[in-house]
Amino acid sequence: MPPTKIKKARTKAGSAARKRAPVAHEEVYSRLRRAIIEGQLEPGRSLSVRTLGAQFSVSAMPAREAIRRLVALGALELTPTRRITVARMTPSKIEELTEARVPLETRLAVRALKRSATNAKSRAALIARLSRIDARLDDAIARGDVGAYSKANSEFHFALYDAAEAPVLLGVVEGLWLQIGPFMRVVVTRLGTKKLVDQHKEAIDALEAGDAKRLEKAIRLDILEGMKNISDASSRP
Amino acid sequence: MPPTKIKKARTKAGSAARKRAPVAHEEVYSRLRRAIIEGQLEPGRSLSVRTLGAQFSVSAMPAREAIRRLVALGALELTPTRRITVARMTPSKIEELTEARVPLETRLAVRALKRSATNAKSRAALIARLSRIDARLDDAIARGDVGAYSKANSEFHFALYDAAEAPVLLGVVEGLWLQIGPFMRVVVTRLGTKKLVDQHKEAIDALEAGDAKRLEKAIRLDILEGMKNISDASSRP
DNA sequence: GCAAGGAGAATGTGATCACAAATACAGAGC
DNA sequence: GCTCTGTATTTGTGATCACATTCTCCTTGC
Repeated sequence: MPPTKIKKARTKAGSAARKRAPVAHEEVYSRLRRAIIEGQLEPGRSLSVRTLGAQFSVSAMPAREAIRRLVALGALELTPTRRITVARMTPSKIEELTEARVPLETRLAVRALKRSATNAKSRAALIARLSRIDARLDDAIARGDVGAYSKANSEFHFALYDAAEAPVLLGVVEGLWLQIGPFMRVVVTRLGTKKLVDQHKEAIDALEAGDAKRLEKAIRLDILEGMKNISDASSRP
Repeated sequence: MPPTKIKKARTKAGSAARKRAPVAHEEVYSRLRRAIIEGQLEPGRSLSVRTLGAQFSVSAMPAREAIRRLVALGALELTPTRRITVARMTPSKIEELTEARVPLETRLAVRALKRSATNAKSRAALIARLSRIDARLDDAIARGDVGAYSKANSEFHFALYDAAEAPVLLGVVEGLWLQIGPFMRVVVTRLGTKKLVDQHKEAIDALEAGDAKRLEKAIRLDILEGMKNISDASSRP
């Protein structure tokens, strides 16, 4: 075995279980991002770098960087006077987001199905995970727990999309959810969870049957109904 | 990236024609972003906040913010040791980006067609603009000018997509191009412009005829061929 | 009662400094 | 030749300060 290989791997000091140091601005970002996707921040709400930093016990710098990332992704907006607010929804934005979500998320779902089709074990694990999340979702609906519903709903979708093992597509879709998140919460708060129909069981069944067409349709209908709810709730003051 | 100066706006803004004050980090961002989309930065190239700031005659702060935005959009990457590099391409990324580009960009194109169908004047203006860009593109191919080709190609697509008046979809697609840009340049540099076939005339014809199906097909083929070129060029060292 | 105005607080932005980690580089040793 | 090692430089990150602008709120004047 000729040892003429590694040319610059010597700076890799103690590499066993190397745990990279947590970086403040990433921590702020991921927490804030999750809060937005799960609908914990209402549209139009204002943020400030100093206040956000104080909430995480850091200076303004990490907050600035986290906010900058979320502005780049369309989750936060800058007013004409450069104030930072949670993005507001408009009818045309709803329409565009729907038009983007349907093709991208159905593709992710079908990719997940095909991925799991080759491995019975991982498929069973995926179905079990989705069923578990869906049970929590049903429970949240029954209890009328708005926050738990939003959380479980996003977890269901991304548990499915994660299985697609398509990081680029997943990143794009996460960007879409970042723009939708704040309104999911508004919707279920206004409509109440009682009127929500759980479309996810059909998706699980289709996944179990390995039926890509059925899965695609289930996801499409879930998206269309969800976005329609947002549209209805937005048009009514 | 050629070094450029940014006018420092610390002085009192002019009272007449009172626009928003130019902000350094946005200037850095937009120029860097354009450079990436047009393929002026090679994949794997490293950047640093201080160097980038120096190129624009500003401190590290605006450079940090611009870089942060581009990292969020997937155009730049952080190495495990937090160095900043232009994103590299992989076969799976090519596949995913293609799968995202086709549905999104064809939708933007069809939207542009339908928008312009209601206004003969704006439609003529759009066609004229596209033809003008396409002429520059042909010229670049004939001259073998790689940089001009990349520039004209991106301008053609975004001139069309701008006409769709769909800012959310446009933003998503811009994010995809940010991830592709560095490779467009590599591709045409390797293959040479001689082998490039101009697929845009069919799109212009379809737009002129108001034929959405034809336009959709032309855009789809253009995307598929372009991404195939990237794939071929990437697989060959 | 209410609009106008002004003082004070808050905010985004940019620059600068400090610090730990990573990298680059030169030289020693084999 | 090569690898190892110690040192100097570079780099990302975080904190802090300065400054112009914007926002908030209370007083003033009618």
